[in-house]
Amino acid sequence: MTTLLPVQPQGCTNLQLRQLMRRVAQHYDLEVGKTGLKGTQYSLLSFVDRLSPVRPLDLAQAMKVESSTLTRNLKPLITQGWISLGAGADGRSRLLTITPAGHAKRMQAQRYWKTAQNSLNQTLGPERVVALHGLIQESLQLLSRTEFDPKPETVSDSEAEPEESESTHG
Amino acid sequence: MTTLLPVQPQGCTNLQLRQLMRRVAQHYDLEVGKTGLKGTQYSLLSFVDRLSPVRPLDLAQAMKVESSTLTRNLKPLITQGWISLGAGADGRSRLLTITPAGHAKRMQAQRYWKTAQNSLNQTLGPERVVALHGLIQESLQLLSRTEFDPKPETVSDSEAEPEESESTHG
DNA sequence: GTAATTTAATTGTATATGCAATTATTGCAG
DNA sequence: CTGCAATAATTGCATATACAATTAAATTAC
Repeated sequence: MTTLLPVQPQGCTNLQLRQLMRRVAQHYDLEVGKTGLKGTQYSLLSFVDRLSPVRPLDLAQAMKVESSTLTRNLKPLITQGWISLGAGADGRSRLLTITPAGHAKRMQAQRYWKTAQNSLNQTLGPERVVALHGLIQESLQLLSRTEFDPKPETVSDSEAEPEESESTHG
Repeated sequence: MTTLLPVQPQGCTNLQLRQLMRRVAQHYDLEVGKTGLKGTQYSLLSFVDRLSPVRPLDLAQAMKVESSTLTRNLKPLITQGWISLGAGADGRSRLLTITPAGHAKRMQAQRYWKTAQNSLNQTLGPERVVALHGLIQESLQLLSRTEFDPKPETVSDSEAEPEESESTHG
């Protein structure tokens, strides 16, 4: 049941989210960093691994980042030879493909990611993490229907999560 | 009451937090940006306004960012003349002080911040925002007692929130 | 069929962020 | 005192992020 009393949020959601994000990023980097990848790079590599071959634009939409951000974030991973940037169906578009080395790297990093996720679950409590994930996803949905977002269309999250045993994603 | 069934978080907390953070940042920037400040800069200016005069180290701890990050984030605000960096009690340390122009700027920006916060509350629903804030704060507390953090000591959050009518903070 | 429009990616510019190393200073030990 | 350890801030380096402008290619309009 929900309260009927009017509730007023205290504080700035932007600030609070950033603070937690920084901490959590450090937590993941501590583990995933052992593979030479940042947590963010692991996410990116995972998305490419899952969607490969994929156009940058589609990848950007799936990850909910700007194309320009994606272009730059891809650079170190391409340099390392984990992702290859090739010609697309079209003279304009490109195709991103995971390389064998990239796939291997992702699998290696996945173990560390899992360790980080498990220890986070332990520290915060699984129920809290589940609740947090739930709120985040709901919030993303609600925000997608307003400003920005060209067309949310119920979010085709289907292709972006499953695979592997348990949503190891990025 | 809480469930007794074992729950397993799905997905990556790091990724999800980042996705929401990006969206939310854009939401705030849309309003606060009208004053020429980024949402992050508004937060920083608010902290300095509230704690001024303050040593960089203390400010960094209050904001939960690295000193090196703070040094750089301060730069544009100092350049604009909203914050001044002066000598501290010690030859090593400095003192950050809000300037009259900075205080005025903060008050101006606060109105836009409030608009952004209100519309976020509207979009997500106040209960959801309250719940999100609650989870974030709990998570920050729990994480502070592990890795990193030299000494959390029950978090002296007292000085970092009140002031103004309703926690307009940064 | 060329010109205007749209689409895809990238680049320019600026901020946000952290770790490691460096620079200054201060404090302390002998 | 002198030299070493601790403290405060900054700088070097690298990534993350976005908006606006640019480049390039394909589509559409006429």
